[in-house]
Amino acid sequence: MANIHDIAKKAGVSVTTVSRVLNNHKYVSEEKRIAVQNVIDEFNYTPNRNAIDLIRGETRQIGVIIPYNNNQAFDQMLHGILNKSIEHEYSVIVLPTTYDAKKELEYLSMLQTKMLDAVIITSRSNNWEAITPFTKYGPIISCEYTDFSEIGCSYIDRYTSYVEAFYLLKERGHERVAFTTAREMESKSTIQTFTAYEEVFGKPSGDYVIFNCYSMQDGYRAAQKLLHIKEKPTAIYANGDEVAAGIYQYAISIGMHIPRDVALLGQENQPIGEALAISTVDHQLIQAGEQAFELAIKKSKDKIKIPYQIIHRSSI
Amino acid sequence: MANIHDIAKKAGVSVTTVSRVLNNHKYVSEEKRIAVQNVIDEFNYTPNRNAIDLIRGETRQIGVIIPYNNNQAFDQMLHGILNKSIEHEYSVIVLPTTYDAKKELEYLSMLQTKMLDAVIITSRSNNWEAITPFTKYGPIISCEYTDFSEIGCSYIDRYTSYVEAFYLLKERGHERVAFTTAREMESKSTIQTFTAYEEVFGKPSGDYVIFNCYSMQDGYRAAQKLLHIKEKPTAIYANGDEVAAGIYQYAISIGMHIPRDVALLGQENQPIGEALAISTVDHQLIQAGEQAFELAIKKSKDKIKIPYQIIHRSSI
DNA sequence: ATGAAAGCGCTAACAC
DNA sequence: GTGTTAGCGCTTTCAT
Repeated sequence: MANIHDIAKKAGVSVTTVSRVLNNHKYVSEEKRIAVQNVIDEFNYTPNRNAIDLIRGETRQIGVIIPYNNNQAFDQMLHGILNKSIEHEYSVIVLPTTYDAKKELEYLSMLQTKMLDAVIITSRSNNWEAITPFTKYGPIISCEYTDFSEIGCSYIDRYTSYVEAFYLLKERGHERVAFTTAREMESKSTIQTFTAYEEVFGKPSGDYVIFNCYSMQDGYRAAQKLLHIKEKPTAIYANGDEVAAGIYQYAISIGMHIPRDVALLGQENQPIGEALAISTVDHQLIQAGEQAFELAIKKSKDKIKIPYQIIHRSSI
Repeated sequence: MANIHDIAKKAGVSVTTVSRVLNNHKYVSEEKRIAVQNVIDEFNYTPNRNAIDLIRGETRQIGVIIPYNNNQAFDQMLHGILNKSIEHEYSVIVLPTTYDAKKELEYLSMLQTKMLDAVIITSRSNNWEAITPFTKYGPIISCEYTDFSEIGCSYIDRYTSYVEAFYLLKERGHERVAFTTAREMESKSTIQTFTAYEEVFGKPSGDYVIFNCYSMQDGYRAAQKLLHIKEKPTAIYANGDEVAAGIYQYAISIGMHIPRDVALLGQENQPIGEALAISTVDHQLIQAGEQAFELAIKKSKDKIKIPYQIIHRSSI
């Protein structure tokens, strides 16, 4: 494996000159620049990233903590992050936790070992008290709002959006409204959904809430329960369009009509929702991911709220 | 940020001694070992990975080239890879290509820059001629069989499994058999499916083949076409259980019975297939991923065939 | 058992 | 414009 010295020797110049052409510095004669470039091409030489990272004290690698790498919502954020990482010539390391708090801490310590320049947390397993100490070693950006001043946030105002969604359903004349969530009460957004529901409709009846919904098939199973209650809900607020699609499919399969027999409101404006004309509240997760990345490389601790918008289609 | 010198000074020993306790070398007196460890704990010190990687000439990072990070089949391989990476204390970098050949080449060059110790290709976009030159810089393992001797393989014997699957359907009395695939004819496994089909049934009629099926909704759409042909197929071989589930759902929704009206055979033994009792051919992708990882760290160029198995349930 | 010193491959003052 | 040289933070001979 050739190194910069080999190139310098072969080209008859100093390592500095090689370094200069590598980094497009000025003050290199055209003549030498060409000579060096020729040797580089001949040897098919590429500088060693480790050496560069060591001297620069950065790796241009940023880590993204994600619970699952097969969830549409997280994929959208990741997508936004990848957009920006390409633009800024960073590479991103996906750090899947499956909500394992210990693993999350291990990932965070990659900041300390200088493997990562920053980490973005799309959804966390530890409490903030356990996370913030790591900000000593590099920026930590959250996709959820937190008051901790060490943490930059690119967040969705979920509570407000949930309240608006439930009000929308109420305005449309719905009294018996069910909803689905991803995680259970350990999750902030589940709690926010509950609180928003209470604000609009009062305490939800237990059988109007279905937890652990991530995919289309989870939605299908949720509908199998919800649509066979004697006091059937007249509307369902799903925690994603994929889940909503599963509900849709089951409702259709038992001969129900949407929205006549049951209204359906999804989230995140995912492709399948568009295909089935399901109304949805778009939290603009791609944009949230992009913003999170910008905060990360700027080492910013700003709290940026990403606006949501409701997309009206024919399911409510 | 403290470095090894700071620790050495504070503990009143040489950097060598610190390095020794860090790496659990023998020949360190218990006394000094404790002294050093105390300072390490006090400073919450962690060695800088870049420096270690530079000197060792390795990063203990292996890259996994994957077309999409939201596809069940690739997720299974990734899962297997992650299993082993944790066990061997490597970290894995997910490199999503969306089948962009240029991007794939960029990822491969991370071997050359020493960012990666090895790369595993779950599905490739470039031809092997373009890929093999990179083996100069580090091991490349493929999850698809190839004759190129520079490439280690942990592969599925897809052709044999496809032939067996189609024969199974034929034995059950099916003459009109349709199938779905992921990519089109640019993909080896699509070609293998065609060839296997031909061996058993002869050339497939054009409307019995549906390309670009990845998800449940793709299966749903495939069924919308397949089940409305005048000469309807009596059996469908789906390229995954998720796709099969979509077909299942549509068939049910138009009042068909499985397997009476249409038989269904899936692939990969995914959870949803189990839930719907869909027979499946399990290519044991998790095991394939585990094996690929082992080959990668052993720098082995072996060609290992992963056995498949057919799981009989009630859909055929 | 312990430490001094020579690198790993590169960048960036600094001098010329 | 170009080269010399001192590190970046660590591991590892080689002495002692």
